[in-house]
Amino acid sequence: MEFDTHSLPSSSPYPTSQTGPFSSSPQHTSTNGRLSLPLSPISFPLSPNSLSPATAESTYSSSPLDCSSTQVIEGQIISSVSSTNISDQDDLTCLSWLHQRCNLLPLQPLHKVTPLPQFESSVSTCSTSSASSKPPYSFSSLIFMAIEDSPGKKLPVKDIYEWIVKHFPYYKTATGGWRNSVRHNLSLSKSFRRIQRDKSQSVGKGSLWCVCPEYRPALLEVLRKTHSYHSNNSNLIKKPELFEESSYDCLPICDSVEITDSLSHGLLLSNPQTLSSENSTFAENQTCHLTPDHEELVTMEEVCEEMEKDPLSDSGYIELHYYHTHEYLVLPGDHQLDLETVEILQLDAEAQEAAGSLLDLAGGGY
DNA sequence: CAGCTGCTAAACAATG
DNA sequence: TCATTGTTTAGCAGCT
Repeated sequence: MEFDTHSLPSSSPYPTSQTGPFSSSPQHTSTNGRLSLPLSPISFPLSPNSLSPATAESTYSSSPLDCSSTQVIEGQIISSVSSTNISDQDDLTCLSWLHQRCNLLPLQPLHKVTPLPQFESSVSTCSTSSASSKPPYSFSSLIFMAIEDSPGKKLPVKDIYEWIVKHFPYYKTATGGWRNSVRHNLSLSKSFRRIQRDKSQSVGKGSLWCVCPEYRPALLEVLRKTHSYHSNNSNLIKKPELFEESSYDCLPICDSVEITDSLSHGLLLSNPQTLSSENSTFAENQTCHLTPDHEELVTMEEVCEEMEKDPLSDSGYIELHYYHTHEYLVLPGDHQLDLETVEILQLDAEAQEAAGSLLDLAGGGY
């Protein structure tokens, strides 16, 4: 089923000609079976103490080519673009713990990453810290992060509240108006879609909310911009409690990765097989129905279809060739590395370290 | 200044 | 009945 934005509720009081991030269309294009996605510079700070010494060493080991050295860390192949942004270690606003967990940011795990116990503990640890100032993130971003951080990529309103309170204790003591704002955002923003719960498993009232795949890149962009602004104005805006230094040691792996237009290659590579299997599992576990009173309500199957049609819509930073029998990662200079090789490399600890040089070789000249 | 975005408050209906 | 959820409207501030 084609995702039709025109089928979205048209009752929004906002003009339909919005030009903001939540009304923009996905910016990827497809030509000749090739998915071309926009590239923009992003840097993510690295948590030094979140890496094992060996991993950290490999991460920081400089490539002879001083570019796109690729690392395999905790199930991810990551192309760290030299060590240019190690200075950003001090930036505690990184959201890489989210993409580590759920592909939120453009670092794609080759395999679904089991939530790290480290992360689990971080949540509770962080949530017990003292109240902080208001997070710089918009409600849309908060909702986005909450949903993306959920195992099924869908949450009821109540759980969204809980996630926000858990990660941004500011809202623990804030007046209840913010909950209204959350609901307001969910209803108003085209970025979020309501899904009816599986009646057989329904506990509690209300629907589940998910991120509309079409708007995911835009949401990511907003997060990226907020992150960027936040990084550059860390002296102006108090960092969210979650990222404060006191709780930094409980964060999961954070990697220093800079993504630039010229270094699209080799970034991290999303395994479509993984994606599709995730989606199928996702779909199998969801039985969603159209509600009689809300014809716009989508089914999870529809959402999954959209994601399958554009499995990389959430990566936004890689190119992938689809062939009948092979999928190739597009590396610099039209070099290709098939995913099977990547997977083998991933499974082999030693080969993982070698993967960096392999990709470096494949991306030679950069 | 206009337009847009985001936040907040409020009213109201539907639902469990 | 009540609390929660979802929708809608309105106004305001900040930014471009």
